[in-house]
Amino acid sequence: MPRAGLNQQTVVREAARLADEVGYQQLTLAALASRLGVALPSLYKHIRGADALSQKLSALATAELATELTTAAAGRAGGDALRAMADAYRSYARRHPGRYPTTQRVPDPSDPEHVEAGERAVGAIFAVLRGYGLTGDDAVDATRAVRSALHGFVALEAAGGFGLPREVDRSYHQMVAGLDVAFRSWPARGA
Amino acid sequence: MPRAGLNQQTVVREAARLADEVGYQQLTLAALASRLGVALPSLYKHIRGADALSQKLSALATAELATELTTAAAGRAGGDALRAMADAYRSYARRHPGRYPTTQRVPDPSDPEHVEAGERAVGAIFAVLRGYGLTGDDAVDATRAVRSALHGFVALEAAGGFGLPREVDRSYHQMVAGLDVAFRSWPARGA
DNA sequence: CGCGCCTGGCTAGCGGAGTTAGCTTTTCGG
DNA sequence: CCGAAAAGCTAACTCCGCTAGCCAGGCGCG
Repeated sequence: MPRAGLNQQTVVREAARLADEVGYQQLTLAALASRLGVALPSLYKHIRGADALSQKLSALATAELATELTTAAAGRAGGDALRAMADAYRSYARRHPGRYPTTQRVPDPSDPEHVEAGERAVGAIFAVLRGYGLTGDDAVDATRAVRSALHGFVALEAAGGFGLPREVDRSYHQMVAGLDVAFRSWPARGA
Repeated sequence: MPRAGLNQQTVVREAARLADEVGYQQLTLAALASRLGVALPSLYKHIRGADALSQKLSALATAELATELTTAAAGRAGGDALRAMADAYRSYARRHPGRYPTTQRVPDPSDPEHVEAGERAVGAIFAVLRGYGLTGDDAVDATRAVRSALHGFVALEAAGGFGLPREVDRSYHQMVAGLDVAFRSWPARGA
């Protein structure tokens, strides 16, 4: 019989697509193998196991997210940049419900691409905050606030934690506007 | 042989303790049964299965959290209440790392205690926001912002998503201060 | 006081997930 | 054209959740 011609790239990419379709929790090596037209143990020729797949998925998704955040913020500053980046963040999470959760995994130090992707993602946020004049410890705090707010919102939304679906966009924009006003007066409190 | 004398209460409570010790992901019916000195299938006399256990755990944890949030906010107003509530929130998540994740599960409509617990929890936030003069749609948006920020922060912290552990307290307080600032000017933008 | 029955234990056994071992066959380089 | 590395396979094991069905403890009622 002919070979399937897989490699780690194709396996991870297909896993990402599958995860988006069926949900991250339902992503299983068995389903992935059958999707790739291959017996389950064959996957082990390309990936060390389920946890390694999850890590590679994280590297992929983090890189994609970092790129979209960077693109969204490019050519904008201040509140404009913050809003564009926040919209890009939520958009990614909604378009890729299976990959998104993996972006919260802490980058594997032994995977340079993963580490780089993580740095690019927080770097994108950091850059936007420089537009508010935030640097050093203040910027670290503010970055954490941005990540917390955006991730928290997106996670609650995905979990169905909000009642009325109609008003969710509005709530998100209000929250981002809240971040904007908070950042305008950030150093005043921090000092 | 003597009976173990279990009931749903004791099973769920022990599950909560076990989850806090080993982590929610590692909470397994097998481990719970062995902890209770009982064979695994015996648990089914008290709980319908793993998902039902998770739901009951959610009801328990949500009720506990709601109580602690309400207590923290009692007798305070405005920024004081917000800070106290935020501290209580994070404190609960840290003291109960296994139960906390279950509080994000949407309450089961067929479990009145679960529903009531969920309402009490958002009610506690809602009440604090009334101290900022926020009501109606503005309060809904603001409640979502609070939940997003607090949950997001706590989730990132639990995942080890922050680099330096030393500064995390400071970042949290800054974020909560940011929420305070945002809520002071909330209606101005929302109208 | 005793007896019956509900209830809460048990053992056995299934299917699904991940993993490992070890075999076969394709395919490509020399 | 041949040999070896790589990529597929089957078989088999463990652990988990779950179901079925059996047995015994102990309370309620006659």
